[in-house]
Amino acid sequence: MFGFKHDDAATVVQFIAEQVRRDISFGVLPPDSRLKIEDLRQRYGGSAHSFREALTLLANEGIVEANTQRGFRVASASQADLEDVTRLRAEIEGLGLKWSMKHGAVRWEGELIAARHAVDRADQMVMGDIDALALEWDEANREFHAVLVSRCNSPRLIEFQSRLFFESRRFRFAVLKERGIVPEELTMTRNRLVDAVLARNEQRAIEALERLILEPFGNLGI
Amino acid sequence: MFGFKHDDAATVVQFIAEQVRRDISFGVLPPDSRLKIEDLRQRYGGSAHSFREALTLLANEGIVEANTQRGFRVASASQADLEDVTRLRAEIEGLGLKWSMKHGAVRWEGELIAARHAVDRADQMVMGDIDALALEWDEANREFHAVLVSRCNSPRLIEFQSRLFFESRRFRFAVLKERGIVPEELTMTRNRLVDAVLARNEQRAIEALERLILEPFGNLGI
DNA sequence: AATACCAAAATCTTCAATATTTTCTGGTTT
DNA sequence: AAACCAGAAAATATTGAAGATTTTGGTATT
Repeated sequence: MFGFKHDDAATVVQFIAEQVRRDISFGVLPPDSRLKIEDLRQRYGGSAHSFREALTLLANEGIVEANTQRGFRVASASQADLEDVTRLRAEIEGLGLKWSMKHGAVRWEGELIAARHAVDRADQMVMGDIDALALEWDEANREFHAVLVSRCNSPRLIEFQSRLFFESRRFRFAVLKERGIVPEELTMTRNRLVDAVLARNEQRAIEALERLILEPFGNLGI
Repeated sequence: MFGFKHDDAATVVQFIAEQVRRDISFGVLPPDSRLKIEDLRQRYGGSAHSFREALTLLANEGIVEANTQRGFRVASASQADLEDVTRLRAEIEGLGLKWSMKHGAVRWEGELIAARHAVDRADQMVMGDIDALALEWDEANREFHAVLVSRCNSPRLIEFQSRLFFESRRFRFAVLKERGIVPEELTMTRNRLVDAVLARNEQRAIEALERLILEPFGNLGI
């Protein structure tokens, strides 16, 4: 099946995983909904085995829940989950940024500025047509935050950061759809962050980063 | 196949994963060695699919490397890997301990003391017959460190901590076999840690924890 | 209303076959 | 001798089908 190359997914499993991941992020597959292999096959194609593997993968990423002998379901998205993901992400990304500021040089600063530019633009556009631009917007965000930690010299931290970012995407989209996000504020906070990084002011940078991450969710009473 | 219940593994995949995980930890399957499905089946039993799934799982845990179209191999274990795992583990476990010290109460303290007792005993025994006792020793360690972060109120942090602990097990066993570990020193550092926790001295606790984690590897020049 | 039991549905596991990709091998050319 | 290309062999990836096991849901009984 699959003539390939659909996306840049090298294998069927990765392709399926990407589809499902996306639909979970967008809420097409809502939290706690069951993921019956047969139903999914009709929707996405692929064999039962490939699906099992893909879902196992997503389970390890945390956006799918696997219950032995009882199949898979979309991971729940409670307030506690939101708080956990967001708080931990702030901590880990902060740590990554701290380390990056030790190792990152001019070239890193350039990448950071470029990424900021892209996400600033996305901020300006996204409220105009949320459904169409949400993914693009969040990809720009992802790239920006990836650059932040890219020089931390810890592949495992980068992986954790990436995982938490994807896990939090569901929540971000939910807030975005309710128009609960104020792009202008994000842009401002982000500028404070970048300024602090360029000035090598670690404390201010970390502070701004935490703000940037928590802000969309009303700072979670922190 | 498998009459079950072998271990406490609920599924064949989990059972296989546990076997392979163990053999990787012990170095029976050395770093970078290829994991050919056919060979493994002869060794451990199970179907090809179950193995693919198990190896995918282990790849997500970081102790196996998956290369598209090129099969699986045991993850490499370079000095850089050791440093990364150890440093990040110290940070994350430290964070978890900090949070646990906020929420943990008398009952937690009790668990901590009990876990310390077990690992102290293991320390006293392990050098006598390393091959036979290594796993038991490290399980006591695992339990102790799990208790440390158990009250942090962040399931994701706990998961990361657990993952890093398993990833570092390979290195720990390697040092242990070379008799590079001095259990008496570990016991001392651990006591300092527990004392600090009971005294609710956050800074001293974190300091001792970092020491406890880094010590076996010569503190990695930190 | 609670329990016990049976049938249907779903998951888990394996076997077997095909397609695709990588790796190896040997001969050719430069 | 080194580089380079085919073609063969080996390994991985994917799918289909079928049996075993477990969970779920409904029905009858107490």
